[in-house]
Amino acid sequence: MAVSTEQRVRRAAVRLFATRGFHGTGIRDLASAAGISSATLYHYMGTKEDLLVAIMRECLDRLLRAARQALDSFHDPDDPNDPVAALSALVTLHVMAHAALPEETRVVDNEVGALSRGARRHVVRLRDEYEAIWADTLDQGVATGVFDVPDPAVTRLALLEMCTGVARWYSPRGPLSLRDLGDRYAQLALRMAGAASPAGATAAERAAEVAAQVWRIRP
Amino acid sequence: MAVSTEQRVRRAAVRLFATRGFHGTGIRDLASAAGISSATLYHYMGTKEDLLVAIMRECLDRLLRAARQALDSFHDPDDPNDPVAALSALVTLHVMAHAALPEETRVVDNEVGALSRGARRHVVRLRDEYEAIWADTLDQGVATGVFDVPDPAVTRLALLEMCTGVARWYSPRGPLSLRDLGDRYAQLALRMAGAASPAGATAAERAAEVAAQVWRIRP
Amino acid sequence: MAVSTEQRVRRAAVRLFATRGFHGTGIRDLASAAGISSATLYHYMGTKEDLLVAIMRECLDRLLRAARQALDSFHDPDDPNDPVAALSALVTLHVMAHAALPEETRVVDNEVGALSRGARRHVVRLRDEYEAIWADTLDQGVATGVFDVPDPAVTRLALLEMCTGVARWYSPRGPLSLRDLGDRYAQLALRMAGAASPAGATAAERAAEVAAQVWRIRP
Amino acid sequence: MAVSTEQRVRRAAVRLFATRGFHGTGIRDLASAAGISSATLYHYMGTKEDLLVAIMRECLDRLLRAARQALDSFHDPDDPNDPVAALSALVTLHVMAHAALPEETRVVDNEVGALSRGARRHVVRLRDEYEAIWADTLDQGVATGVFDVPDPAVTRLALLEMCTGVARWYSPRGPLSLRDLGDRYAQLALRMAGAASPAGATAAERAAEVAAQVWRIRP
DNA sequence: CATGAATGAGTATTCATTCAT
DNA sequence: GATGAATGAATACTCATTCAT
Repeated sequence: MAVSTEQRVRRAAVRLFATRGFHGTGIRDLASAAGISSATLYHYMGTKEDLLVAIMRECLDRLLRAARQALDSFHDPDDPNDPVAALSALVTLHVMAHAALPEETRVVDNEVGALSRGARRHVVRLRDEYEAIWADTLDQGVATGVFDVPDPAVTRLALLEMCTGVARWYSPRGPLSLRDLGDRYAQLALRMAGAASPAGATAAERAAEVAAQVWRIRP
Repeated sequence: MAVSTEQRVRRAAVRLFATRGFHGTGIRDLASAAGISSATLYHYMGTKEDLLVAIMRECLDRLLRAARQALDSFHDPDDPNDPVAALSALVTLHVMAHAALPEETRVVDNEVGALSRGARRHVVRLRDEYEAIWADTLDQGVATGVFDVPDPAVTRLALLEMCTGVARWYSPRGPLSLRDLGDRYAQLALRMAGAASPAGATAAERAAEVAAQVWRIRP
Repeated sequence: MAVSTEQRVRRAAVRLFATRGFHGTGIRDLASAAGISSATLYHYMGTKEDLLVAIMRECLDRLLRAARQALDSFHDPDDPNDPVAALSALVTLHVMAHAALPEETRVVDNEVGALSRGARRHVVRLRDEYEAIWADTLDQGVATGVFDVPDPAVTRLALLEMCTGVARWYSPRGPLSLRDLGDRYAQLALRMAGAASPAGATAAERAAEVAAQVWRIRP
Repeated sequence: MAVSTEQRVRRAAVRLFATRGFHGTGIRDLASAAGISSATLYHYMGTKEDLLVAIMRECLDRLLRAARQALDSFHDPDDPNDPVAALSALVTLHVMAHAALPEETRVVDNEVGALSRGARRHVVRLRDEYEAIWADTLDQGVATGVFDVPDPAVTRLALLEMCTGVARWYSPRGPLSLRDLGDRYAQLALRMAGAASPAGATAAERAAEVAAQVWRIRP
């Protein structure tokens, strides 16, 4: 199956931005990694920053879409255990995405500071939207009493950083599959939230399905 | 109390490397932030990379020293609860350091990839030494049965990423003091470790004392 | 009435070369101003310089042709007042052309330096031929005593620069018609030449007719 | 007498901008013409445009200063012949400056279009101030009846273009000295203005003195 | 007839670093 | 100590031009 030049550029950019950083990656590095000349590069992108923005937006868009899609599938107002399942799903999704696409997600996490003001605003807004979903889920669990969390804000940030960190160390060559990893992290997250009952397997399964669909991850 | 030019250079470097990244910071940016000319800068440092290495080494040295010092003070082979106290101390120390010196620690976390091979080896070795302390502590707790951890490696990494992440969001202008933050995180960590009994206040207090001594943090 | 692509290219080039200069105009600017792609552009021209040369040659050719045609119509060896009519016609023609086609003429005046040696020689020869007509006219007037000119060379250059300058400021939206402008300048020129008798209206009228024919100017 | 590097840069820029145009002059051309590397160039200037602006401003500032200084010296409200002397002085000054510094003045005349909007506004304002002096002088002559000018605006523009054009052809190696040239042009200008009486030698002499002072022209 | 894709050479500007003073 | 001057190599990006389709 042939890979278009545009895709090769995108992939080279993701890899290099993730490993060397945006400012550490030269236009020539990008071009030679994509197998074209640096002049040709400009047929497939605007500026170097445009390329960065496109990578970030797609990554965040997918994360948002996945989170919304996953939570939609749990919507059952009569079930007070909902937040447990929702948190499990969010964690599973986030962790699987960060383990399966560590380069994209590291770019999003590390290079926001390299953006110009306008682009930064846009990216930060997307990120805030995403984090609001986590905050809502935590708040709902606290409100219904299924979570025991003294400081929801701190817990939310701790959870997010913990899960995001996966992109910094997970290796598909290690002993853990993406599903294993998701399960481990879901358990850790529920402990942090002080949830008495562990989530059923359903939540994680559905989350994995969403992940498979959004990122084409093989489960 | 006057600040030496060398200190001004160091501080400027920490600030700029943390906010713009190593590759995003020019030698002239450093010089003007330190209030000197770019030529004068070279009286106070070797290369730009030497400056980065020095910042990273000092930061990691301090973290190591603090961790060892804190654990030494708990050494009581007859007390099987030791690991609870030890983990509390490690988390408290790590979190306080990352909250109090977010720029230094972010440089250590984000700019390892900017180092040349030789320097990277050295820095990574220091980091591994430090993480080994966490691993030992977790293993000991599992061995003595005070921790309930299905996968110590994953838990260690989750813990470290969670605590390190503090440097990315904590603000001293927020509602939480360093001690508050340390306590919140120690509690989260013990939950993650499945520790039945919470740590006594003693561990955190001693950790805070060590932190105050090593980083001159006002508690 | 449809405009051919070739004409659109030519007009875009004239406009852009006049406003941004030859070196300030990119091939892509030309293409997009002509509504085609930069590759298609090369179906309608040789190199960028060829385009410039063609513009200049046509402009100078027309000017030469107009001047000769106008002077031919006055040829009356018995009339010592001829030079007055001839100068009036030359000035009228030159001024009308530069006012009606300021972009073409500005390109000719400003971009000679952008030509390569071979092309420059050709263009300069045309220009010299044209200026020789003015020189001859002045000399004849001096010889026959109808002009009072202490330094014919200086006067010729002053006249030419004065008339050429029209292309830098005349606007068809202003109060002056092309004929008005020609009359004003013819009068100034005769004053400069120290001509006692003003030219009759005939000279200007015939010049305007030639202009109308050569450049399709509406009088 | 040594020439500073800054002066060498300025002179190289004037020469190259005048002969090849702003867009036709590369930074490397400038550097090698100044005898330094292209990186060193940036010790002595901001951007390439800054250099252009500086050249234009100085040239226009000098022209304005000279014109004001020259007119001040004639101020005699009882003498209705004033405008004749004033116009003679303006023309002499303008012509001498354009003949003695043809490169500077051609840059001013030809490269306004290469300026960015902000800089252009500034330069155009200076030029307008200067031209207003000519307009005032003409108007005054018309009002007092010493000039016979049917259309002062056209005459002003014709005069200015005629005098400015000197920079396009005058050569110091030719037969005319700067003073000769000024005299010829002053006479042409007075004819164009329909002034009955020629200016006394005083006006030109004073103008030449001002020119000598402002531009260090040897008379 | 038209163009997307391609590129080597070039653009202006900045880089980290050195060194004479 | 401190710095202005200097630079080769790099930066991101554009150039005019070609050619297969």
